[in-house]
Amino acid sequence: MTVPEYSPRVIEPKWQRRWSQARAFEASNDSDRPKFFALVEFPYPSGEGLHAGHPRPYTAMDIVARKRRMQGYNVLFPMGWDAFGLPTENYAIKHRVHPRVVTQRNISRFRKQCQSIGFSFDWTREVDTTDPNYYRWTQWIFLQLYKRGLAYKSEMPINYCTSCKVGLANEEVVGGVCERCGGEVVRRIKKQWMLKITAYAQTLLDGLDTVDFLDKIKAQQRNWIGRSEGAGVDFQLLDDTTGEALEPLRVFTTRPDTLFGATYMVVAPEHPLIDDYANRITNLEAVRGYRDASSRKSDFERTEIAKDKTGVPIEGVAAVNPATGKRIPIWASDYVMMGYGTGAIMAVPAHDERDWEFARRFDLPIVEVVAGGDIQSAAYTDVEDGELVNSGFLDGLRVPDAKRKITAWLVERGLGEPKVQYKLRDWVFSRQRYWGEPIPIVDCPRCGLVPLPEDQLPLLLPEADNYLPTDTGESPLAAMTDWVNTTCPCCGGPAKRETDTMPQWAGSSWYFLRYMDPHNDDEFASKKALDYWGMVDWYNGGMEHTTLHLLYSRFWHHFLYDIGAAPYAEPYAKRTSHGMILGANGEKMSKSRGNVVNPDDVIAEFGADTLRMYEMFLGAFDQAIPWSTQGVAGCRRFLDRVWRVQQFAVSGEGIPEKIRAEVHGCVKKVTEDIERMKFNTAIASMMTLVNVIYTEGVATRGTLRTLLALLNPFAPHITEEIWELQGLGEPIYAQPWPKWDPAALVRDEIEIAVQVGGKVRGRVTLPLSLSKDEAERTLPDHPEIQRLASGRPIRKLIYVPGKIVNLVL
RNA sequence: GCCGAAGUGGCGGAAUGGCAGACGCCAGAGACUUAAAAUCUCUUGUCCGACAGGGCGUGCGGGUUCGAGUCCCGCCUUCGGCACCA
Repeated sequence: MTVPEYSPRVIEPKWQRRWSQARAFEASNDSDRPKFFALVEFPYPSGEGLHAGHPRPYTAMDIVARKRRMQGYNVLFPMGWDAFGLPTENYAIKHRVHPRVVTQRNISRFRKQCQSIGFSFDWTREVDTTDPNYYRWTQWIFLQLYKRGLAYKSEMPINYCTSCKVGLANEEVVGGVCERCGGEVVRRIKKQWMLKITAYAQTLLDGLDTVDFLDKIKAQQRNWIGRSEGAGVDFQLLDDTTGEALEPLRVFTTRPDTLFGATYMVVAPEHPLIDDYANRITNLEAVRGYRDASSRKSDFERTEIAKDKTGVPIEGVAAVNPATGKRIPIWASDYVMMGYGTGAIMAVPAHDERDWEFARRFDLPIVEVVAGGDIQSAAYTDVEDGELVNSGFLDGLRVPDAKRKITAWLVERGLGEPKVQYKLRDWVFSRQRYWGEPIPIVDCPRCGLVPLPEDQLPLLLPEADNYLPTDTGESPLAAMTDWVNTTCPCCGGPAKRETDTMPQWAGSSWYFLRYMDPHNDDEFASKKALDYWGMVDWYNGGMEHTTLHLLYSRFWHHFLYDIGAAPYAEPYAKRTSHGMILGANGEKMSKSRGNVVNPDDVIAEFGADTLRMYEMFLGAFDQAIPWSTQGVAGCRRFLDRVWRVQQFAVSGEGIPEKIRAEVHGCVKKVTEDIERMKFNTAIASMMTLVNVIYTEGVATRGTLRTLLALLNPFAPHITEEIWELQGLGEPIYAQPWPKWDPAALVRDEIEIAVQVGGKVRGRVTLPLSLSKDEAERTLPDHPEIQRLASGRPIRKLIYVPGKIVNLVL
């Protein structure tokens, strides 16, 4: 039979229209079928449009979603736009367009591109974080956090990007520079909105045990939360001149067992103790000078020169080691950070590398309290099971026992207690920028900070002519006095609005919930919708969001659960992640490197199905892979071959006996590989099947049905078109997923490799029913085995049924 | 330094402890064609060999096993994350 030409340019738009007209991929909030919520990270609609990296995770989850629909699920597979953010604002400033206009334009382009790739998103549920009907609920959640004390304003040193002119969360500072622009980051003291994510540190840690995330994702989150167990210990302070007792100084230590070895203390340069005891510190100028010098260092400088310890003694105030009763000095040094623990430490130079270096540098005493090391040449830190010495009542104990005993001893005397410490810090939640959600708080001179009543939401961003960032570090909103000046919702008097906006992470912290009920004007989502959709069944996204978006959104969701607004504590049942697509030169795709691949060009030249196939075929899904144009051509070639399978079409619903095992094996492989995200081997198996069909030169309708159904989630347009051309019935999206028959995979006889001493030397054909015992009894007489043994005695014969024969001679 | 991932042909990559290199790319040969492209068929880890066959081969060194790319111990390299976290 002659086959018409394969023309993606024609058939792809055709099927995209059909799906849309048939509402083939719209999810129902009311269905008897089991539900399945598949989620991909919604993109930031940048001015550049989609690049080749975007379709990788989208195609992967599209495959899963399409397969689930065929398996009979009511699938929710939505898409939206995380559209607030700096690049849009910067672009708008540069080109003098309103960010809203830029955003709309970018979204249109992204939507069109996504549609041209044939993703089966439910477009009736599209969300846009910059839409007031959306950010109204972002603001609402913020108010709930505020009302429960989890949003607070605090004057604290923040990371400030000198180039973006904006404060950053710890998570946004990478290697001491701004994650976004690479600009220098310095510390600035500023009043900031903070979210108390630390209150959820343990919850977020425990929650990980209940979900199916890749181990490396769990590990990275655990690391970031950074739980460590130890003790809080109070050290009595004294006026070193008069001997007068002062307030005790609290430290956190993971090694309370080494208390007898604490020969001095160190506080962070910013520690309040310096100002509190200003009149007792006899070298105040030197101490303050040191503090000022370290505050001028950027984070980058601090880490660059990390190893050279600096510091200054705080004279006039001393501490008492509670175990030895000895008076010990207090130093200030920037190797101790204000942001972790209490900003003060007890230094045990014998058993901590940093303390050891510092003690060496400033000639402070080093006292060994755990035996086994050579503390003259290095700190002895490898002490899992060491024995305590020079430690009074702890002498002779092993480290774990000593920890228990000293902690109990401290508790008894009211000098300390067991303590768990986390590295996780509270989330800096304000940005001094225009293009973000306004924070719905009013500052009243009489009533203080007053939350906006919920019925006044959304608090709209004001229209503005000028939204340039200011050099003073104030938000551009601060200059819009008509908007800023308002009345207090509490007393009705004059008051000012909060002028900072929320970070980009706000809108993305709950967007998946909005998909469940996107047009609801009364709630962020109805209880019914939340109950019906429940947890996201499968969420795929980038590793780079593990400690940002993924952690933040888990935090918000736990909070919503705690206030009864969400039915489950954890939002995502399963989380996987994809590798990046690199440029052909193996480097990250970027405009500046000139190695960006635009999916539009690939679609124009090869078609969307080829793009999808290639992105899935190029390698292991979780690994970074460079783009290869030749590889793309190979995938197009495969689809051409699939198209021409039509030339072998013959009637008959059955599958020919000769290729039956092959077909069923392929069904099994593809079905299982999609679940394991082994898309490349699933495709390889379909390629093999097509090769077999070519060799046989026969494709019954039954064979064709199976092949097209399996391939449909990967290459939906071409498969639908062939299906229609061959008159195979209702479109594939409405067809059931193929099943394999295990019986078809079983053969009577099997060819088995024979090893001699572990090396393959020959092969024998054996009945599959042959048992291990029987084989090991009878095989030594087999002529082929005899030949391979070539007269030498067979000491042992191992038969693994269906796998291998191994001779030991 | 700590945590995580990886190291296999010319290339991208396959392989529940059981025939290493599936599938694809590149390259080569043949068929078709006046010719080329496209297509179809075949070859293609490496060394020796005309073939049969054999030697060597999964970053390095050991080990466990009848059998190791896969498991264990010790290293090296690359990539990602964290990093003076007490």
